[in-house]
Amino acid sequence: MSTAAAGGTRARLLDAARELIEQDGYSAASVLQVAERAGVAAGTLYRHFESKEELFVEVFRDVCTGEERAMLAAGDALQAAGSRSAIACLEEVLATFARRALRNPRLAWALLAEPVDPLVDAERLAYRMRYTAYVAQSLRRAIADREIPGLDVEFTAAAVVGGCGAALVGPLAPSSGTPAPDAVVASLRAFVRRAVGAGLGGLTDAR
Amino acid sequence: MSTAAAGGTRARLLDAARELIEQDGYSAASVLQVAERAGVAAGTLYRHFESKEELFVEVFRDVCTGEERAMLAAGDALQAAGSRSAIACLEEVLATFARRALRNPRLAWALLAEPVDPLVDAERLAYRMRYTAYVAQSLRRAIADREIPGLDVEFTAAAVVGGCGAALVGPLAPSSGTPAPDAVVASLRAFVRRAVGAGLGGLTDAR
DNA sequence: GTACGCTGTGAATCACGATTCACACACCCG
DNA sequence: CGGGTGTGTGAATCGTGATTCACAGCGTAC
Repeated sequence: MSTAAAGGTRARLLDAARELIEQDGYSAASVLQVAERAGVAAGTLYRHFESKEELFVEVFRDVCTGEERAMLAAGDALQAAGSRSAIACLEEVLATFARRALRNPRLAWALLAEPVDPLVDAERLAYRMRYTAYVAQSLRRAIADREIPGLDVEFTAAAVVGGCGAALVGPLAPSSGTPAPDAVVASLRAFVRRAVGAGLGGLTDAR
Repeated sequence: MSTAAAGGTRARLLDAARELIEQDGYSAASVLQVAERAGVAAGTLYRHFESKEELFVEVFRDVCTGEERAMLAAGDALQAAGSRSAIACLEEVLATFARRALRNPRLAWALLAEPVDPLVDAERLAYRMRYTAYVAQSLRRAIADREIPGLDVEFTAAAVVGGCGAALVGPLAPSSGTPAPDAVVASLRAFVRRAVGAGLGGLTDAR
């Protein structure tokens, strides 16, 4: 398994798949299209992946992992900058999520809401659960620190994640006319604060 | 077009389609299955509907219209009972949405999140937009009445609708062990209040 | 009674994209 | 140099459901 030569084509296929999704969504990313864009024949794809689904599972995994890293990094950066507030941190993480989603709407839509094949859907669900778990953890910390009142952590986490996703792809699906990313991010921050029950006092530590 | 005789079979097909969705979701509702359950041959379906998609568009429309009616009725009832609070009203509407979704999880999942064919998806989107518009309207009223602070109405409406949907189908998809409908509804009410910025004071009028 | 139109039938057909496979080509190893 | 292995090709094949259509049955109009 000489990962050198094989890796080249493999990587090219992964890139082609991601690019197709970014441009026209999952539905436009057929095996033929991916192969063509990668500059190989359809059969070649099957030298490197068990099936179309496996290829896209890997694409999703890669992209979601990257997003996760970026989000967590934003949270950590804020913490490193001296913030002790779990909610401020969470807000920063979700704002990062939003900024990145707004920068790549089509990809965000594919990642969050577009119909995809079962295995890929499972991968998406797994990541959504990770995000939700992270939010839940933040909420628990915030409650312990008396930043926010007690609440149903699991429900709220799911609702916040779902709400942010829906509010971001909503403005995307109808492809409304460039609703000013900064304004959207600001609205999302405000929504998150309210949804988790953070009074204005919560800001003190954050900014 | 003798709607009498034709209506019988037509209605039977619509019922069969809905029942199949309720039992096993949209993916299990093939033309053959629907026809069999309705007690007719596959070809008969095409005597009454242009295509599979048209059939299911009608199913979705019927069900969603029914849900909408039930929700609005709950809101109106509260208002008729003397409540003057737009938020209490909205809360009641969404709680009704939740109660009904929890009673018929599979259907709710199909309506909210399951992959469906494009035309059906468009119908789903249209209804989601109606619900969102209703929420937005309620928020505007509440803001005008000083029930809640000013906020990005469009964003918040989308986020609340999306959040409620996600939090409800989340507990359903993995078919978690009966998480006590009443508790879920209570959590949802609390979430909605917080998300729209309704302080505890908002309750005064409601209950 | 017969012509006509509406329903119903279900096996055959079609569409469409994923998947396979017999056939190269290139490179390395002995 | 003769195998052997990894990689690439792309036309043919497959699978899955939706859709069609030639052939009834049946009621109504005339």
